[in-house]
Amino acid sequence: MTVPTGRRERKKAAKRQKIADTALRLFLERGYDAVGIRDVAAEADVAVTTLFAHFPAKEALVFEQDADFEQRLTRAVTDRAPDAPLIPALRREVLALVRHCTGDGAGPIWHMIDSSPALRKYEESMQLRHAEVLAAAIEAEFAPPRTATACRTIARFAIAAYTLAREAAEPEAALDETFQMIEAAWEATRPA
Amino acid sequence: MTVPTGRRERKKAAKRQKIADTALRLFLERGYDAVGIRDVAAEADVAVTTLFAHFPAKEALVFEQDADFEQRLTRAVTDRAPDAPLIPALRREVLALVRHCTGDGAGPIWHMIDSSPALRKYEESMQLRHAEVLAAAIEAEFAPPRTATACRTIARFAIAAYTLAREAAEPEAALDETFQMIEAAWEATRPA
DNA sequence: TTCGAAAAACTAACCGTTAGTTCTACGGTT
DNA sequence: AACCGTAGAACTAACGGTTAGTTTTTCGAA
Repeated sequence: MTVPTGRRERKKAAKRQKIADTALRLFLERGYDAVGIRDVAAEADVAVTTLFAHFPAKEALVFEQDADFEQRLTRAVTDRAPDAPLIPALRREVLALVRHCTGDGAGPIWHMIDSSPALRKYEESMQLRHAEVLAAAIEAEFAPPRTATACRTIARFAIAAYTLAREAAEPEAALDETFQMIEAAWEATRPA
Repeated sequence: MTVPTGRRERKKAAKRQKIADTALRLFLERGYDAVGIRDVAAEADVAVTTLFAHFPAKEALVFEQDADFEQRLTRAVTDRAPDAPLIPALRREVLALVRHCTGDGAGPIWHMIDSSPALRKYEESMQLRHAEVLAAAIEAEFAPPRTATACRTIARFAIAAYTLAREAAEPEAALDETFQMIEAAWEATRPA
C-alpha cells in the first residue's frame, strides 16, 4: 500500500501532457478542422487508441484543464469562511477565471474555439456539467431553507456570468453588472 | 415572379414531414442509437443525401419544431402590448412552452432525449441559439437605457428557467420561483 | 413542347470513435 | 535477482454520421 509515487503514473501524465501539447500546437498551426485525430496521434508518436484512453473526444484535447475549472468553482463555495456570503465568493472566483481566459497569450486559442462549431458545442456541454456540479455544492450547503430549484438556478446564472463576461467587450464591467443581477436574484429567494 | 404557391414546395415540405415522422417512429420503436441514418432513409424511401438536405444532423430529426420555439419566444417580446412589462410576458410564454413539453403524449420523446447524450447536447446548443436570438429581440427594445449585457443575461436566464422547470418535479412551481428571481435580477438593472 | 433550374439520387469516400486482441513494461512479492 | 499479475499501450478492423462530386429526375415558365 505505497503512496502513489509510482513512475508509471508520472509516465502516464507525461504522455498525456505530450499529447495535449502536440495537439494544441498542430491545431494552432493548421487549424482545428484541418488536423485529424490520426495526425495528432502520429505526431505525438502514440496510437489512436492511446489518445482516446487519455481524452474522451477530439475536442477534449483543447479543454485540457476542464477539471481545474470545476474544482475551483466548487471550492469557492465549500472552502469559504463560515457565514461568509455566497455570491461575493462566487464572484471572486469567476472573476479570476475570466481574467485567466482573457489575459496572457490565450487569444489565439479562444479565437480557434470561437471559430469551430464543434468546439463551441463541447464547451457548452462542459459548462452545463460545471453548473450541475456547482449546483450540487450550493444545495449541499443551502438546501434548507433555500429550494433545490433556487440553488440550481443560481449555479446556472454564475456560469452564464462567466460566459457572457468572456464574450463582452469589457469583461470585468460585464461581470460586475451580471453579478449585481445574480445578487438580486439570490436575495429574492431568501425565506421570510 | 409567382407567389410561392408552388406544388414543388408543398412536395418538399411533405417529404420533409415524412422523413421526420418516419425517423421519430423508428427511434421510439427501436431506440435512438439503434437506428442509423441509413435505416431512416431506407424506411422513408429517400436517399441519405436527401435526408441531410432537409435536416442538418441526425439529432435534428428529433427537434423538428425547433424554429417554432424560437419564434414564439421572440414574439412574446416583440408582440406584447406597448408599455407592457417584459418579464411577465416572457413568463407567460415560457409557461406555455413548459406545459407543451410536459403535457400530452410527449413523455416517451423526452425520455428518449434524456437517455441520449447526443440528443441532450444537441438540445443544449439549440437553447443557446434561442437565448441569443431572444437576447437580440430584448436588446432591440431595451438597449438604451439597459445595457447589452443585462439583456443577454436576462435572455439566458429565461432559457434556463425553461430547462430547469422541465426537469423539476413540479414544473410550474419551479417556474414561478425562477421567474421571481429573474424579475428581481431585471429590476436590479433599472437605471437610476 | 422545350428549356433551365431545383431537387433528389448514387457513389465513394472521410473522419471520429470503439471493440477486440495482443504485446510490453512496470510494481510488488518471494 | 527472478517471477508473476496487471495496467498501459499498440494494432487491426470496423461502425456510423457526414459530405463532395456527379448524374438523373422533376417541375415551372416561356
